[in-house]
Amino acid sequence: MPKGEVLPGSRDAPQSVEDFRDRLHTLNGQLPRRLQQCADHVATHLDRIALSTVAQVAQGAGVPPSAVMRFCQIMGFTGYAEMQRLFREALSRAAPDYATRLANLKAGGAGQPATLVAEFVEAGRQSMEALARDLNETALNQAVTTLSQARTIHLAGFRRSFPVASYLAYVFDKLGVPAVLHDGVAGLGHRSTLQPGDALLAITFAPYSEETLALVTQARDRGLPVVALTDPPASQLSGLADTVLTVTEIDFGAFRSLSAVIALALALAVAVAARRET
Amino acid sequence: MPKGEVLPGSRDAPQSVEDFRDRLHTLNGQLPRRLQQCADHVATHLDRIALSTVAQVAQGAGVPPSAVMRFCQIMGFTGYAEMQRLFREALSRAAPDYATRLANLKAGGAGQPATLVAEFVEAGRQSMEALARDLNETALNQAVTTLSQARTIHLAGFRRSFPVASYLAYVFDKLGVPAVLHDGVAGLGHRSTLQPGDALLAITFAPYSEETLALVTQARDRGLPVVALTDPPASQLSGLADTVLTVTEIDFGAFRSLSAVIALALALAVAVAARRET
DNA sequence: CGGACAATGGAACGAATATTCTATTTCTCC
DNA sequence: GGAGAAATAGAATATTCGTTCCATTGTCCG
Repeated sequence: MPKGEVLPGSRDAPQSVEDFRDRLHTLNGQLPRRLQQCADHVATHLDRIALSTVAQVAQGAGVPPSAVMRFCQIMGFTGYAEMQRLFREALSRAAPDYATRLANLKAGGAGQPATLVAEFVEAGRQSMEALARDLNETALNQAVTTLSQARTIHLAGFRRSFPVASYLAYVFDKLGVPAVLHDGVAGLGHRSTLQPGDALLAITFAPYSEETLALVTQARDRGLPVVALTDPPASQLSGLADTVLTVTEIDFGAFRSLSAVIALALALAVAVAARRET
Repeated sequence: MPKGEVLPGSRDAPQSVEDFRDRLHTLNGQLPRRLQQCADHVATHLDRIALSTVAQVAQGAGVPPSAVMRFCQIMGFTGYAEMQRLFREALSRAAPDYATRLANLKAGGAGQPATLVAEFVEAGRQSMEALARDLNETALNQAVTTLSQARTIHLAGFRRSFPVASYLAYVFDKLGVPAVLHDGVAGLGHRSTLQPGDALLAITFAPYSEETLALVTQARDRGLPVVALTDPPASQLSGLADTVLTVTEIDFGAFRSLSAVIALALALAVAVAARRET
């Protein structure tokens, strides 16, 4: 080893995945070529470490195995085994016996209520993961900016989207953000309340309801900004809305949960409220 | 190998975790002592196989390693390695790079919209897992029975629970199940519609809203069965409702998502509709 | 241009772990 | 109760994989 230098894997190994990420970030940019390749590959495939061999990681990063070993030592571990242990522990803590329990529920037989719960839980979980994976941060930030500048936020959502709209109305009310829920109780409702300085938040999924499209068009005609919360093939809306946030909701059978949409809507509401206060 | 017998790990290895469970179920009861011990242990700790060594599984089951090997062959695999591969693949498919993405989002900094999404997604996922883990199957089955026998289902849910109630109204409508949403639009609403043969499904969380409690009391006075969908410390309701379904919703900061409640509600609705049709 | 040092790749080594083999015990059926 | 077969445990073996070492290449500075 080098003469007076700090020897690589001495005592400062990351104790958690968080630590690991921090260290990775610190080292970024000041590493030799092969080590940097390792860092890049590991950063984008953190989850694979727990289950991969040195050879597999090396191949993924396009480097020889020995380079991966040096990378582990730079990161503060004595070797690959110690690094892997960190990720394995994180992985087993993440899924204690949830998977087993789900399988047990599902094993009850098709049509059993408990089996249905398991299926919907699974679909919901997948939707959440898809949301985290595919989130368009740019669009989200833009939506927050638009809505936080609005005098009043108009909420449009009917049929399947109505629960989301009504939940947003509740949350905005709690947070002291002026919002109007267009529920269509008495026919075509509050259209005349769309005033300059307001913004419209439309929640809608294919097939898009006429009421929502009508509101969107009207808001557009009056020059109000429109934020749409919708599903990916947002063809019709992409031309009408200023900002489009898409959510992929996995469905089980003919039924779709709302887990991901609600999570996104809630985050949006809180972010808007926070932005307005500053 | 044996003379004319079917050699153990020939061709019929389970191709999925589902297959594996089926096989385990088939074999149950007709195995020699040590193999049965392996089967029992594996069945209750399915998730550990992906990350454990033969020796660890053996210790967990209280058998020598060679017994585990024989178990693997009985299950149709050539050995432990092949069996482990099945579970590792399942595990890595379950969490592609979701964890990485989440961490990236969170790293954006507190208050950032994307960070909020990550937090709510995480809270939602935990809620889902809690639901799967703690689900009371007996209560669920009882709720399905009660509701499926009702002439009309009355839905009560206000404030934070209103989105759930309105979603249920939408789903029941889609499924052709007679249901009335008590939305309180015009004051105290449809109380008089509580008729003999009906049932009440109340969705409510602490602090319980007066409207919901009033409806529950009224339904009880008229002798109608009441199903409550609520959070664990359901002290007030446990005396009033016939069936209590509890859901633990993890909250982030002062905010609670509805992911788990909606998943449970949806499953309940579908199960009720299925039961009615048979 | 050349010396020194860091970085690299591949091969050799060693530890951990799956797998097989066989002597012994246990069970079963006549 | 005994003969045969099945099951079992522990040791021996094979394999996989992490780790180390060293010769070679590349890079920076005098």
